[in-house]
Amino acid sequence: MLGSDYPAIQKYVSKIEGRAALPADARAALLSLPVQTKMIETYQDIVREGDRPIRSCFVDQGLVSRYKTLRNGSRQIMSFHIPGDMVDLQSALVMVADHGIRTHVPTTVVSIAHADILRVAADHPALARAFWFDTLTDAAIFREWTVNIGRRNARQRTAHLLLEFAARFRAAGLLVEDSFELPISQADLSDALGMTAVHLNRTLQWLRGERYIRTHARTMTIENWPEMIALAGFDSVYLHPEGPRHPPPSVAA
Amino acid sequence: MLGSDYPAIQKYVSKIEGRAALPADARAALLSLPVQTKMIETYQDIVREGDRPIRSCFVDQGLVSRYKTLRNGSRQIMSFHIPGDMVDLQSALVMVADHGIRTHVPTTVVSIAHADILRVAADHPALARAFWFDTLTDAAIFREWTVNIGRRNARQRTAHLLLEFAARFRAAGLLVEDSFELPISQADLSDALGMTAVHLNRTLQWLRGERYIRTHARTMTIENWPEMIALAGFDSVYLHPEGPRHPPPSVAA
DNA sequence: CGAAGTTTTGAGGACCTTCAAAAGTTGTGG
DNA sequence: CCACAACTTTTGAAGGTCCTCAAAACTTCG
Repeated sequence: MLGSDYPAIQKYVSKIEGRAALPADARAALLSLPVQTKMIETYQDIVREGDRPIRSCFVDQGLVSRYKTLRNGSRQIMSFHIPGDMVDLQSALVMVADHGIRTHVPTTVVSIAHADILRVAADHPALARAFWFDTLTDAAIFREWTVNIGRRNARQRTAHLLLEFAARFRAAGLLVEDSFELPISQADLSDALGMTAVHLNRTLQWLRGERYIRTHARTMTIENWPEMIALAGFDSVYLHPEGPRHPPPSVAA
Repeated sequence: MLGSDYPAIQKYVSKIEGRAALPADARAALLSLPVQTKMIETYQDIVREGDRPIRSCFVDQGLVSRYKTLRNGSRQIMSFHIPGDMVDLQSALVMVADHGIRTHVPTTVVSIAHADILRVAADHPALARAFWFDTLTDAAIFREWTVNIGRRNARQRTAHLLLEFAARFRAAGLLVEDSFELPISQADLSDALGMTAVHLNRTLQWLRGERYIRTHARTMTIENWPEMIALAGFDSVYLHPEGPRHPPPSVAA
């Protein structure tokens, strides 16, 4: 078991350490946490609104989203998570899930018990800090989505989301020559963008027609980066690509 | 100085302890942090996008918002902060501000140096946890705003924001008999709701006409809670009124 | 009391939605 | 390897929500 799980959590450690090195004991503590690996089919819920989960999960392979469903049946997707992302680290501190999490393709999820997360966070300030930073980056993306949906029209909004994907896939090493696999149906993308699938379809056609993007099956290619960035008003600072401010404090002292 | 500042930071400690008691040394460490108190006029920026602030701020009196301004001049307000709220605790971990913060009324702000925040967080797991929870609550509100703007129409959306205010003012002890002071112009409210001031004005008139709300000067009164809640599809769980899951771990061990 | 800001009103039009159905794609089993 | 079912994308047409622009009425405050 450990033999097959080790690489998964190592991927998350690498992501954290890409921002700031961890003290050896903190890294060891994180890597030694027991994990569960699970394969989940397409369009299955991992967490349902109202659940009281006791584990946080990490995407090893695949793609998941967080969403809420309204009374009238309409859905809003609030975030997407690609391989290497912790999906709901924060749930470690919360009683009851205020949203659902589900897969969009067959997905491998690695989960860690909340109790373990809280324990290593309490024992290792550098990990507490890394978890805090993770939640903060999450929050920054939510803020940008609010701006995107609130103040940009369909074309700008769609371009902005695609550029966010491109930036995140690039950071995860999954962007190949301006292209990335985006296994999300137009209906789901429209639920993320706060518009209808019909209008998203027409918007994508426009983006293709103007040579901003090219699509083939589920491969998305950015054809014209400068124009696309200008159209969307995209600025990647909100993704915090440079990591947190300082090396951990107190440790240095 | 300390004499006049002490009550301000005490207010934040009380808020944290309303969720879960702090160990005595953690409380003492937080209360002993040096703070600066500042009075700021209406519509003044506290932080501008692109700034590299070195202090986090707390609202003692007044009201502030966080916002982004787009290329074309339109603005999206991403959050409001009322007395007792930490506005940008998270900025302690971030290099450069990706959004502005400004006042809506004359406001008293208490600030704490980032270095101090990071130090007490590293030294006291219970504080690291409290700060993490604060950021997480923030994120939950951003998520709800995304849903609100993305999938609710103008009437539902406006009702939802007003109910959020009501819930938060109530938690802060600032709700008096279904009424609260909301010193925000319609232009600013519309920037938070992702709509135009003209349309918000008509929406408010409709809410008044249907007896959902009553307004007098800048006092907002909820006239019909059940109908309002039903209209908005409001559920306060996302505000995490019950605080974090457990008492701090490890401390008990 | 006058100036500046805020709220309200009106009219026309754009963006996006709704509903419905056709065309295209993917996966499965005979 | 083709046929068929299920899903996804695309198209069309009509209509509603919300926006834009502009000006008037009302409030607030020095």
